[in-house]
Amino acid sequence: MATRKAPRQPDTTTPEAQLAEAELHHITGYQLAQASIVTAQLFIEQVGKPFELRPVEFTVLMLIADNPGVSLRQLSRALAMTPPNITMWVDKLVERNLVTRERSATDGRAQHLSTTEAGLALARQSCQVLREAERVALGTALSPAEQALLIELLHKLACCRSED
Amino acid sequence: MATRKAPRQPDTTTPEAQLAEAELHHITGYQLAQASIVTAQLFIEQVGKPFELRPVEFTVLMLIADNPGVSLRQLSRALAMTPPNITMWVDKLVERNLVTRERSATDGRAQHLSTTEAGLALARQSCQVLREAERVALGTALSPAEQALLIELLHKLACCRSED
DNA sequence: TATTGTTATACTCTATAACTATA
DNA sequence: TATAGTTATAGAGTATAACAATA
Repeated sequence: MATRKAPRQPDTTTPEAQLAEAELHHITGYQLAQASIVTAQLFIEQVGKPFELRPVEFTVLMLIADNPGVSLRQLSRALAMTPPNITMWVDKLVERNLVTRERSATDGRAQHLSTTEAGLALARQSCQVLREAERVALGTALSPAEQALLIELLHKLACCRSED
Repeated sequence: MATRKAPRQPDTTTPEAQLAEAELHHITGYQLAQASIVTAQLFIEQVGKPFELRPVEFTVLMLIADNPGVSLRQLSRALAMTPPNITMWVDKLVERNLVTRERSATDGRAQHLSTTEAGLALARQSCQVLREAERVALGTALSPAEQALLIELLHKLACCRSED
């Protein structure tokens, strides 16, 4: 009977070094950073190196693909990055003929960004590869339902963002 | 009847700019990055500025506090950082008299790190402040149960890490 | 006057290579 | 030979300030 409810000993140690996390275990920002080590490594190997895309480049390309005509300012806000940095990343995508700039007809200051055919193809393929790679790698620790739940919890958390 | 099960339209747009995430929505690495914007901002305001601690400094200080005698190599592995960087961060903590270095008695190469009284006090206080700040801020979007669940899912994901 | 976007520049953080000392 | 830690240096990524053009 006593073994039915095994005295669960939750693992609260760091990956690799098995250091005690204690109070740190309950800090969401810390756990986000630890989890990001896994996904960042996965991205570099499966998408970054093969497709020559940096994480930000991938995200910017995806957002442009899914939001044709989006402006630099909108990307800046969506990713909480400064305008000069967005300009730099978009520049790199334009130079590779993955994205096109177009002046707005209604507002001479703004620009409309769109993917080229090559850019759209790269977005679709790299995203598919990454999603499949995450499904497999994360599957060793999280069930499909847990993976989906994690996504939704992270999205809810992300929407807490305060304006600037 | 048709209104009972309202056709749920899950929000799959980015914070702030409300851009469509589409496929990107299901990329865990992307959602981790978006969620980190919230916690990073929270950290800077509540701990970073008041206690003059960078995110890595805070984490290193906490791990030393919870693991007296830990080595630089262990910290390096736990945080997936290179030895030179860990050395630099520990240097800063030692210079502020928050951490002490001590040569290992059994292995002349290794060092044992410990917090000073001031270091331990700072670790305890900053962690308490941060945990409370996260509880309140995240509480606008996540229930206490969801916050706890998120921590555990992130920890499981973090433990997927491949050995270098 | 406010907003969009760019240029120039400095700062933060991290990675690599070479080295010392010890096992 | 392998490991723990350091030093020096280069690179990636980001932020700030100043500016041009348009609303």
